[in-house]
Amino acid sequence: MRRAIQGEAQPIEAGSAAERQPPQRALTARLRPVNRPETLGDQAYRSLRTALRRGALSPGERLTTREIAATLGVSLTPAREALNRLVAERVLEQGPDRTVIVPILTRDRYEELCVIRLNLEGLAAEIGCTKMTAAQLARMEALYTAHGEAYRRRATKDALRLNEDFHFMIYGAAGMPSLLQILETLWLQVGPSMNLLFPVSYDAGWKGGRHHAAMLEAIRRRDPKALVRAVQRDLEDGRAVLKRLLPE
Amino acid sequence: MRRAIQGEAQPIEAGSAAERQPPQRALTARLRPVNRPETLGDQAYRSLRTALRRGALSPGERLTTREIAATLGVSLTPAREALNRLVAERVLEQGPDRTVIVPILTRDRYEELCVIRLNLEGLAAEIGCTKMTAAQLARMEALYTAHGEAYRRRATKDALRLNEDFHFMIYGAAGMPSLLQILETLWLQVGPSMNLLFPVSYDAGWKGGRHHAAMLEAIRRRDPKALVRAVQRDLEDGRAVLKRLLPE
DNA sequence: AACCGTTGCATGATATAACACATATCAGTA
DNA sequence: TACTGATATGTGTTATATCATGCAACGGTT
Repeated sequence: MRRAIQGEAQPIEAGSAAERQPPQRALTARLRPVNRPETLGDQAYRSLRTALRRGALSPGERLTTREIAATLGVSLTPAREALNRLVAERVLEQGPDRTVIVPILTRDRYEELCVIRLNLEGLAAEIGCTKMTAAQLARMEALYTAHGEAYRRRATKDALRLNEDFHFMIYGAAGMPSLLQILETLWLQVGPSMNLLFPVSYDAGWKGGRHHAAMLEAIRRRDPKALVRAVQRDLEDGRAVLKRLLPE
Repeated sequence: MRRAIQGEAQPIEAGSAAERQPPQRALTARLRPVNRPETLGDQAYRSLRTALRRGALSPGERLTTREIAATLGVSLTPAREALNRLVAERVLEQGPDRTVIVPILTRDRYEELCVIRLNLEGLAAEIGCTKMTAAQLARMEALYTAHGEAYRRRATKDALRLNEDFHFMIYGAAGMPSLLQILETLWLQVGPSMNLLFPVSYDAGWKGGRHHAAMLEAIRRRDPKALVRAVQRDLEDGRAVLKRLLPE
């Protein structure tokens, strides 16, 4: 056996049992750290978050701690933690007498969010353009075709999801975690109403596809300014359509 | 008595007991809503927040739920809620095995925050410039002199506080609550290290006063572009000084 | 019929208990 | 002396109990 032979090849002064073992890489190279499960609170948070992104929760809907807890099969504590976190991010809202509700996006609020997004998404795009790898670009092209397909199939939920992935592939490439987190919560704040209104805005004629093509082209040419313009135009188009549909 | 005389002056057809009373304004105009105390969780949150702003908590310090709870005289639940909220805002940080620590601001992280702030504070200043009222401007001028005085007195904590108030008077005038909240958490993220390093950066010569004067002048002239420039110069000056002092 | 107070239920807020895990302390052994 | 293993302590996480509050249904009064 190789092991025994290797062992005998060791220097003679090795006397202890440990040193008779064949030489091996450090333990950390052979053992993977255990998979430490995330807390129930984090799971509840992510669960609510994806529900929000999918439009499973409608604006104005009231969320109670106990119902969330019962639905997710956990106690009040993790459910409450998740709700508090979402409220802190302004993704959910404190209603009267401390109830938590899915916010109803007003025109003013949407306008404010858009102004912030125009700046921040432009910033992220400008930086992301220079740092994007070839692999990321390839992934974006795949997302582009998938998005166009879902769009034509009128699979609005899929299209929304793919649109989000497409955008965040750019923003993520910037390598700015704080900025990315801000952008995620901003998107999440418009998400629920977006899901509700998208079928309408779809019929109103959305030119997202054209802008996405321009974005890809700008990235291929490594032209940050052009990318910023395309990203902002995309956002402004959506804004023009959605603004008329929002209340107040 | 005036009331009785007023009462007798009422039209005669008033017969019921209620109608014999003198005319009065609606109840809501005479009764203030009860002072509904904020929850212990919110109080704990604000308490930690002001401690952070004052530099009472040092970067790297470890915060335990039980110690916070004991210090504030509440149970674990509100203390935990406050910590979670601050972690969600990235004002505090998750250390190894879910401990909460005051983040140590690295150079890269500070750089990222500055880039975001240059954009967002510029945006807030541009809008705030056009919306600022005369009363707000007067308040800013008072803050300006108070800040300069604290600066000369080398009362660094006071100077920092007044500097913050001065800036946020502009940003608040923009009337964009979401943007304001983002800016507040961004400032809070640099706050602890700022408090630690400011005495040093003070000696290194800070030209904040000049920029503040330029800001005031720009507001008086209602010149948004000039205000944006002044705000960004101010931030860039601070960045140049602080960047060298940060680790990594 | 309209109004109003009462009662019971659901809910959020808080405290507390129970549990798993990590670190520190310390004694025992090579 | 250096290292190993056990124990104690502290901590985060989660569940549960308790309390005050808001709301809705109900029934009595005018």
